[in-house]
Amino acid sequence: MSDFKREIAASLAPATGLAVEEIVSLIERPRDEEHGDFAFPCFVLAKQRKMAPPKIALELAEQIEKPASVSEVAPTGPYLNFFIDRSVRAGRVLTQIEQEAACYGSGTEGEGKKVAIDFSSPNIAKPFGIGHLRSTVIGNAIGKILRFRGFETIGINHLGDWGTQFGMLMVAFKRWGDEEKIQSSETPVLDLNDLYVKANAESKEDASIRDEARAWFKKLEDGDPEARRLWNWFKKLSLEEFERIYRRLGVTFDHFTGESFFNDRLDATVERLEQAGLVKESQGAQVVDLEEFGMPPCLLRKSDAATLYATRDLAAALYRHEDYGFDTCLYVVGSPQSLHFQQFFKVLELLGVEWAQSLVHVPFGLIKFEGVKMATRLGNLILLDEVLQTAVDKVRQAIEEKNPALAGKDEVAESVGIGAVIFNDLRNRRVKDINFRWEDVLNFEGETGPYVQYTYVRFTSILRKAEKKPGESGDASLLATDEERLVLTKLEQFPETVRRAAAEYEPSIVSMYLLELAGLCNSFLHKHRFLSDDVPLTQARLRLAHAVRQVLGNGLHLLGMTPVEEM
RNA sequence: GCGCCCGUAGCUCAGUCGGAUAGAGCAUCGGAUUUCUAAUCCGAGGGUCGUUGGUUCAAGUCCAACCGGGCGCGCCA
Repeated sequence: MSDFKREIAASLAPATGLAVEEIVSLIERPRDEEHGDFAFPCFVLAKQRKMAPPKIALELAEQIEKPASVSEVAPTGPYLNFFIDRSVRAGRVLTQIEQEAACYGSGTEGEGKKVAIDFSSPNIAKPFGIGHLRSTVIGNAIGKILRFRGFETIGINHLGDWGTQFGMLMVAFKRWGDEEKIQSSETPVLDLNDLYVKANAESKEDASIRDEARAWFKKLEDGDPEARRLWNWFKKLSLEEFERIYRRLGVTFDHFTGESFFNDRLDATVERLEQAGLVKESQGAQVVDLEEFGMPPCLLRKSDAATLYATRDLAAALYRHEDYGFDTCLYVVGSPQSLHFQQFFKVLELLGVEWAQSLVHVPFGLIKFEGVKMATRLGNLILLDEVLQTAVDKVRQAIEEKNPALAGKDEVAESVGIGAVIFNDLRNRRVKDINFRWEDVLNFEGETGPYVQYTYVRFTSILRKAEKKPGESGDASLLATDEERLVLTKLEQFPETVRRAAAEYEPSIVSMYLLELAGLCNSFLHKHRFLSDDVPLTQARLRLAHAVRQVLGNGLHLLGMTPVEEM
């Protein structure tokens, strides 16, 4: 694509008197395909020549020598439009996809660079809600996209496995819990959560609960055997459930270093900050003052000397840099926490670590339910399990209606259903808040995961039914209809699309691309046939079908979805 | 009050580096299936791009102010 641009620029240089580089930067891709593949806007020359842009376009069209790859040069209003020779272009895209196959769309800009990605990070002893899905799914997709562009990634699950809430849970368990019942429960984490919610509610009436909770947490910190045992047990129950969900979503991590992992590094971290002269006392707490940067202070120790969230994140960042040696560390965490990240990044900068600039908060909007923030204690938490299962069941039902003879219905329903939920979360730019609505998640028509999967299935089906395999014998110049040109142009844009998604840590760029490609393909599918008596045309179109299937598949994989062959 | 984010069709959202007639999906209405999967496709209606001003040959896009919404702002994470 850039070669075409350069050729055009070279042909324009003599007539315009502009440098090739300058012309390259001026040339744009028309929004409307009808206008051509590239356009040179003539406005810039208007002043200098004292001439109306449309007239300049006409003159330039007369003057320039048409590059070999260009089939037509057309002045349209103030633009000089260039049409690239279709067969040259089509042949090149198809050949590239055939050669690169599963690697088509990959890149090398990340080679030799290591990116740590902190994502998912649910809290122990709390159910995995739909809110945690965002970090999980976005972080997972970003990891896949970055790896595709050559980066080495380190996936880190920074589990919320420490803090005073465990004291609260222990009080609740000691007062009302039944160990055997929870052990044999189908949903032990929900049972634990119920206890936690109950303790929270009762503590409003009964202040002794909070005191007891603090005491239990203190015991835990001091290594009391019973407190330790309970904590380990809670953690084990939670991890078993999380693992099951991660397996279902196809998400993996390189490290499960939760907050507790950093317990024995906290004192050293605070000490290091003290030695740097950054720590001061304020209202009984130890803080790093950030007033001159327009931020509230960063709290390191409470007045009872206990450490806080920021202390752990500081310790974790120092540890990760030392142990993993990352070039960039991403925190895929909701946008409400952006101030926290600004503060803790700033503290590292003040500490003088040269890599402070390589920490990046990748924020995303929160999920609301009926306009209200979801929270366990508000009782409006929607369980991820429930969402996944409802989606899978609905897909299963659709299969029974539309394709009852399908083999492996359960596996297909699982892939398509889970994919629907994942895609729904990755469809819009991540900073957007999401108002959770069942009707959105369970809609399988239009801009949805199943729509993309369905398109993939249709092309798979065509290739399956083709008697001759596509090979590379088809003549790309036969792909001459408008619909084919649109699809080919879209296919050509895939690598650039993935590059952008990686650069912006924005999976939705890939999802939107897939929707556009699928839309163009379905239109084509409706208007033209792939398999016909016209053997050369069929051969050419099979190459196209093969390419489309490849790109749709590559894109779905990048989002963490599993393409199915039939549905 | 201060900071960050957002404001585009009834709803959910795209809109690249400022560029040609602002685009999709959902919903509504009307159509399309002898033919490769109709979870599809085609068409119609639906717009003061929050408001005002500025920069520019050109503003949904950049700048400023204002209006509206969300989130955050010291001992939770």
